[in-house]
Amino acid sequence: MNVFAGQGDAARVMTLLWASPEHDGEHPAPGPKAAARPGPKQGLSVDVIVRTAIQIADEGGITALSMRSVGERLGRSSMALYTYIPGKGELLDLMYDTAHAELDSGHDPAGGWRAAITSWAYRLRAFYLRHPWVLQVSYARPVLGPHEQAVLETVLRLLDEARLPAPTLRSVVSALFHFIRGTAQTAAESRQAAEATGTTDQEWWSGRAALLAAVAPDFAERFPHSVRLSRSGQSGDTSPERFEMEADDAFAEGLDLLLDGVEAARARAAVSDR
Amino acid sequence: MNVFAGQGDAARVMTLLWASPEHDGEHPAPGPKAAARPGPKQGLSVDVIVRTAIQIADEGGITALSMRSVGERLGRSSMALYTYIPGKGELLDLMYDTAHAELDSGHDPAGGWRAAITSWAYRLRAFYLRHPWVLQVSYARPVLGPHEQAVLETVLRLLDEARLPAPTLRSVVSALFHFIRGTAQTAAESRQAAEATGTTDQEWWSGRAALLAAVAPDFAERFPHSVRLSRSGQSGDTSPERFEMEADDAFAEGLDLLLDGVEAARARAAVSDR
DNA sequence: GTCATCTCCTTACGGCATAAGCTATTGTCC
DNA sequence: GGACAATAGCTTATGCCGTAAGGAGATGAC
Repeated sequence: MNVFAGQGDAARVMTLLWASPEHDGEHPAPGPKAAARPGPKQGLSVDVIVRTAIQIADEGGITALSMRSVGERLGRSSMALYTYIPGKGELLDLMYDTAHAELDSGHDPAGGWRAAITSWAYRLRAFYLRHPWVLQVSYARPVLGPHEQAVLETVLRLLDEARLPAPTLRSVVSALFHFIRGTAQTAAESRQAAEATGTTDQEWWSGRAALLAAVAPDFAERFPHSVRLSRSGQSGDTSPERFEMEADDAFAEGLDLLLDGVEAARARAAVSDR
Repeated sequence: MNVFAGQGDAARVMTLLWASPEHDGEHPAPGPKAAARPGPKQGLSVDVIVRTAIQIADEGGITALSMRSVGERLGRSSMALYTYIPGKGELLDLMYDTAHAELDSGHDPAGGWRAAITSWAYRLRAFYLRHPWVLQVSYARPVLGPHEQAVLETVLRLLDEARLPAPTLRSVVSALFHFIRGTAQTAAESRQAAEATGTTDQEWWSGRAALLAAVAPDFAERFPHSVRLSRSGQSGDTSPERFEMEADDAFAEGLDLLLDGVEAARARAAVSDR
């Protein structure tokens, strides 16, 4: 399965993505000649196909998503979908942008750009955790649908107040996205692995540690810094929830780190302005 | 294809990974009873299989990697590999750690932790660009082989001088990896897309822009900040949303941003120490 | 020489995306 | 009403994938 989208029929996908939503449920892409056509009525629509596909991917991950599985849930064969959508790559493109619509209704909290960005980052992270498959769709050469564009627009609007020079702004946005995507992906994979294997992170890590001790008795000498860091874990709390909490803390602290860096860049820019 | 490793026979993979290299080429996993055995001599070894697989993945991406393709390049059937390796998941685990051996010979530059980490980050990024498939192997629940462990040990050693509190250290390491992996992945996908489709980023983006203009004439009103940012690009480069394209600059600046954040955290820790 | 053991092969199964061609339904026009 | 063209969704087939099953031939120990 090719994980990278954006390879399909760009024009068709873009038209579908940016078409005004009132067309939903009628003829899918009427185009210039939107006359009534002979032949049987369409039983499906691009919209329900995309929503069904998102549901499947949410529930079972991107590996559970296949043309067959989507068709099956809609009571059709896989080939029926090809009437509406050129192929699976295009379906992924459409799913990607459609999912991002969840982030449209963002109300900005008061309290300056830093509070706003922090809150936005948490919302984006929660979104990725709700739809982890989004992270498997290529980030280079994005689909450029309206909802993904809206996400970018939002972060730019929130950062406007920070008054960063354009190149710095670009770097900040890029660093923010990479950080949020990365942490979310790790957290999501951790959950998926737990679900798939039936072992909690905690069990898995302690099993791994036992194996390591058996197979590499000289571990402590070879990797002193690693050992010291792992020994400095907090107390005897070995509950499964601790791992999630640690991931959450690491996210909060990492985000602060990054935003501290942004403040530093702001200060530098202000100085060179003078 | 399941992209997540670490699902295979953990004990066997760990043994293979941590076994001393002098066993290479002889009986692959002698175990307790390493007696001479009847039957034909082994024509392959775990090591050559893993190296061949890495070669294939380097050349054609992870989609080109299949048991069949590896066997073929070695003049065998796909099933012959199963004598040496339990399955594809385990092969990915072995590839992952083996590739990381390239990072073993790291000489630290003088100039303090910040220079050292910067240089390390560039080397890690270059490594990911040489082996982009590494980024498709799960980062949660890592394989825990010696070479990946060595990478972690290196960054911890380089950061030792910064004297960060343990939780902060964890966050810094995590943020660094996510940032480097994210930027590298974007850059790698960009290259792959260019190679696969035969269009440069520049061509692709300008094509996209034309499509956008046709399909969303109200773009500028809906996304003023995006438009302003893309207009502030240097000179004649007219592509929209191109922070991905200037990946190198964004990497350097993003890294600086992050390390500024680390400095801030250091300052905070020093103050609370007093 | 016998036999157990081992490597590597062929074959097969169920999955995937999707190309090709078929059937049946529908709207339009006579 | 009937003919016809256009269309939706079907079945079938192709060529991939990972890997289970079982067989053929080679080899060392006895």
